Amino acid sequence: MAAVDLTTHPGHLARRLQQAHYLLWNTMVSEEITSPQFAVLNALVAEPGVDQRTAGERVGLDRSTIAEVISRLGRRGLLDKVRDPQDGRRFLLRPTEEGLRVHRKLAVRTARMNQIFLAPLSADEQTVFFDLIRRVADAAEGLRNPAEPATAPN
Amino acid sequence: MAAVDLTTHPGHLARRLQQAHYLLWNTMVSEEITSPQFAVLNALVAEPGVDQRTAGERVGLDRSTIAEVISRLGRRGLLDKVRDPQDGRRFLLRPTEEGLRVHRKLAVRTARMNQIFLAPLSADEQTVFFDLIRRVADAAEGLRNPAEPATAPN
DNA sequence: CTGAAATACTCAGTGCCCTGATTAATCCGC
DNA sequence: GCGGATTAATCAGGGCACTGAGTATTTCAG
Repeated sequence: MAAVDLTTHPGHLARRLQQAHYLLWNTMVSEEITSPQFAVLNALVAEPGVDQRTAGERVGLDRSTIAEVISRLGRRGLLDKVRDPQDGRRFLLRPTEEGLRVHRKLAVRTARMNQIFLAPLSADEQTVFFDLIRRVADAAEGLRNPAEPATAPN
Repeated sequence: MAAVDLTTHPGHLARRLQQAHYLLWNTMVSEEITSPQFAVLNALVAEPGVDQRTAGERVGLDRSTIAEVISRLGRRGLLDKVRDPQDGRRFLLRPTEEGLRVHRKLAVRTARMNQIFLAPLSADEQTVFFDLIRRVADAAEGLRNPAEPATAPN
């Protein structure tokens, strides 16, 4: 009977939270475009012409995953992908007209969905909710990125 | 410039939180056994002899995912899977000796990891953190399970 | 200018997560 | 008892997420 109480495990809670969000997104926002796809599209709307790696960095996706997401957005005709004439390693990405249209439509629906999702919390609690999650996520991401250890070698 | 600020989107934050957790788990707990696998093993330690569907319900995994996770735990020799003699549709699951040993070892490491993960928050904030996430996740899960609409048909 | 290092992207492999369709077994009304 | 509904598990298929290895291009030291 050495079992552990998972409701006090942040990782388990994070997974459940994400699954719950996934389901709600599917019913309230889109069955075609996923939340990560929208995030990437949103990054391209904010910064048209970025390369793949940067786009991934903006939304927190690694090199492999961002490649897949971009390939799907490309197949749907939501973005253009052209070689950077200045640097033949890069692809420059920007939303198509259709991509902009889809982004606008989904932005509205996403806002509605977030309201429903966060309805159990008061306005103050929502602020705290964002703050706490952001702090934990930022700190954990920082653990993997030594963030330029300036001088001290050891 | 109609781009949206994703740092106020709970779904996006939930994904980043989960990714951060995944990385930390990999470095601090195990590269072999994943967090969902540990969750299932933990459920079997708590309730030896449950069937697959129930185990999935306990940890929040759907029928397809729980089948994959159980198959992996089986391959590693961490659980036994036998037909229920009472009901030939079910498989009864219980941890092996090795499964119990692995569970004990990982439970310790997981506790250590959770401390690191939550270190950016004070003790009070950690309590709030759990409470808020749990409330949002529970509510969203409730939206999909009409939870036995007793009498009212409409 | 040339070869080594760094960088952007791709590919192969593993695992998580969902839906819809299918199969096998049990349950239940008659 | 028998046939239809329900239930447990599987299978096929799509998408997200990571690592390690490989390719092409650019950069930079000498």
